[in-house]
Amino acid sequence: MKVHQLARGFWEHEPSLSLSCKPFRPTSAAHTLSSFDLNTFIRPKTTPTNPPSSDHNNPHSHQVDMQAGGTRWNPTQEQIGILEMMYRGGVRTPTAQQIEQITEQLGKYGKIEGKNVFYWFQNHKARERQKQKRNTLGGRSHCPRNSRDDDNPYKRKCRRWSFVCMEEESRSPFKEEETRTLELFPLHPEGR
Amino acid sequence: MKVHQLARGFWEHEPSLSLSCKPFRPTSAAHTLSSFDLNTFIRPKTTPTNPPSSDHNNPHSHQVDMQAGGTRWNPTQEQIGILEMMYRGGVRTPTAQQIEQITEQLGKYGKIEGKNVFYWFQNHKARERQKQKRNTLGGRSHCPRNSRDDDNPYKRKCRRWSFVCMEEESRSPFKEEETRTLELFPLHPEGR
DNA sequence: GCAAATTAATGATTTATTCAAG
DNA sequence: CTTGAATAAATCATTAATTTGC
Repeated sequence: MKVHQLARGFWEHEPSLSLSCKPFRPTSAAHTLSSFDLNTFIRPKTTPTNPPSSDHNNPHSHQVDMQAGGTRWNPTQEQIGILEMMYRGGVRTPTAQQIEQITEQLGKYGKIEGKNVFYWFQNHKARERQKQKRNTLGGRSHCPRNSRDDDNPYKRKCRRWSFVCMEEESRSPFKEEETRTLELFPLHPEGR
Repeated sequence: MKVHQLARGFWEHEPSLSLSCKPFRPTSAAHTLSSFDLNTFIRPKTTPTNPPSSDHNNPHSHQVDMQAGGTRWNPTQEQIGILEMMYRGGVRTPTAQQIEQITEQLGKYGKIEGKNVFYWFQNHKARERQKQKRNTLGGRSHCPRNSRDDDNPYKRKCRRWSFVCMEEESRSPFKEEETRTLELFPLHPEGR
């Protein structure tokens, strides 16, 4: 049984750390800076917004079919259908706004978050690409690098971003390891 | 001259689209699904929460030193100092929560957003790695793939995510192609 | 038939590349 | 040239299919 605890043990060994004030640029020296209490961040602080035991069976009752403890998004047929349709329609990297809207709509057919939509497009795009590449190599026929692809690899432009909405643990209610300082990843020992 | 208009011309040719109901899994058949009004998304609808012209010069006045039109984040010495310190402290991929907190703190020394913090760590990590690789190849000395690196490449686990906070165009104000049907996402005209 | 064991899909993250502002 | 920003590729990790032994 691995202990593998907290792979991100940042600053654990960094008692007080005081920044060693270097001569900063005079431009925006409005704040003293001085010591900058790093401990402010560090402290695990028991996740204020999420008391350890309060979600075991919270029936948010949206769509049954989705577990409360929340593992990963499990799209419904409706959702997939719509997403694929959008993909075929040309959507590849939806904007933040679009993601918001799409998420809202798809929410009607099952629990879903913005990130799921975002990831779905990322993955689908990538996997379609792989698939096509394989076909190109093996079959040779079919549009040999057709002009249009609507993907426009290098057209970088629309900014996107999101707001972190983490979710902490609450995975396996069993195996309460005492002092489980955040036992990250309980994962399957059998690997894959 | 490419027309490249709205690479995202989804469903424009999809009048009513009815999803071709396949026999869905009986588990989550709570909603009728039926037609699913796609137009709901598409419609630009003038972004209810964001009237087109109301923010041209909103002086959010935080830290001077940062232009309003805003291009990209320009970290102050203090911010960099702190970030580097944290990096040296072992931080590599801060959690959402951490990012929030870090951002808040760094905000004292200059305008900054969560994504900046996120990107900074991503880039710094990557570039430190490159640098080290170069050194390894050329110099050969210095810890040849030392055991610890605190990075822990394969330890995936802590979820992170954010909420999209887009910002659009305003890059090349020229070349206004007429008939730009549906320039989706009207978002902040001033770009960012 | 059915549940454990495998395998196939695919959701979620991280890393590598690339673009472009300054 | 440096480095913030963004995307694509590579990977990890779960969940559903599918197979297998009883």
